[in-house]
Amino acid sequence: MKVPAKTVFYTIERTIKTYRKFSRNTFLKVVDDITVDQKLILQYLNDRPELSQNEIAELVFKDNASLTRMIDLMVRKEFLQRSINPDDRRRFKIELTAKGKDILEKIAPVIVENRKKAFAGISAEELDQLNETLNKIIANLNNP
Amino acid sequence: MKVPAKTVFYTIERTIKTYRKFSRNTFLKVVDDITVDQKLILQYLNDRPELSQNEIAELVFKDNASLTRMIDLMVRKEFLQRSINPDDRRRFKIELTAKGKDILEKIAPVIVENRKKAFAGISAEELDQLNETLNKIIANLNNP
DNA sequence: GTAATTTATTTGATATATCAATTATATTTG
DNA sequence: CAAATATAATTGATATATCAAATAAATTAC
Repeated sequence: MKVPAKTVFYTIERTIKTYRKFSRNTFLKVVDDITVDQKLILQYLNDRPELSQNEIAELVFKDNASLTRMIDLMVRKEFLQRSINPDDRRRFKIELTAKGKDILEKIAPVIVENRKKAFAGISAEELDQLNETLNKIIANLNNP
Repeated sequence: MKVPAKTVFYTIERTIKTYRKFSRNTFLKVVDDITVDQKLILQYLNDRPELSQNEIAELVFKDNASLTRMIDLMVRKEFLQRSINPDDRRRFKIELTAKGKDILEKIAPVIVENRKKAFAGISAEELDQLNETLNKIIANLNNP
């Protein structure tokens, strides 16, 4: 079936929105009061505690200003704690609290299930192809 | 900073963010003070003037509350005008102003160029395949 | 070593996202 | 028809998005 070019971005947008909504709902079954992006930030910080807010912002495709406010909130909710980094006093040391780690542990199996469900009946080759086509589009757009 | 190879959803998210940023920049070269979503809303209303705010919200993947505020703003900016719909006084009749139509006309060729650039070197078959895989994912996630 | 520049983060202003509650009008039901 | 229910849109509260400007600390240049 031939699809007009206009629908491709619509489909991409719809896919990501559908997955985000689905993820959020499944997360809320095992922990309360968490968003998809907060979970992502917890994961990145857990894997790479040295990350700065700027670096996290880039990883989750957000603005530095947004990150400041999100981290603020996550500290208020006691998912994270911030402390002075003596090596570079401009940036903070941000660490997961026990509560933050607990959230990740509870969500981990949910993520596995979600991906399994999302990709049911889709071969690894097909997913590679998807990834490849998307990367071509990204490269095209970034190409001056 | 180098981004680690992540899941397919990471790539999908990156694609849509890249396209949105690219689109916004190109739009701003021909009209000032417009967002990608505002352009989409103008387009939908131009093509199907009978649409309700709820219906538009669904088309652009947004909440009714967001649409109310976006339409408010677009009326303030004189892209749109709202009037009572005598057939159903709950909903409004929303029409493009001359300014709104002018924006669409100026942006139309930009959209064509943007798609050409985004899909350069990607065959119709490859795009169809992309669309198909994404639709499988959406169907999987919506499957109870 | 001080001035100039760069980097990391924050803040302010305005718009958008999301959920719950509210208002107004339409439709359905008994 | 009146009461109950449904639909369309709005509002309030809080969080996030985005840009520009401001702070503060670190680095570079002279």
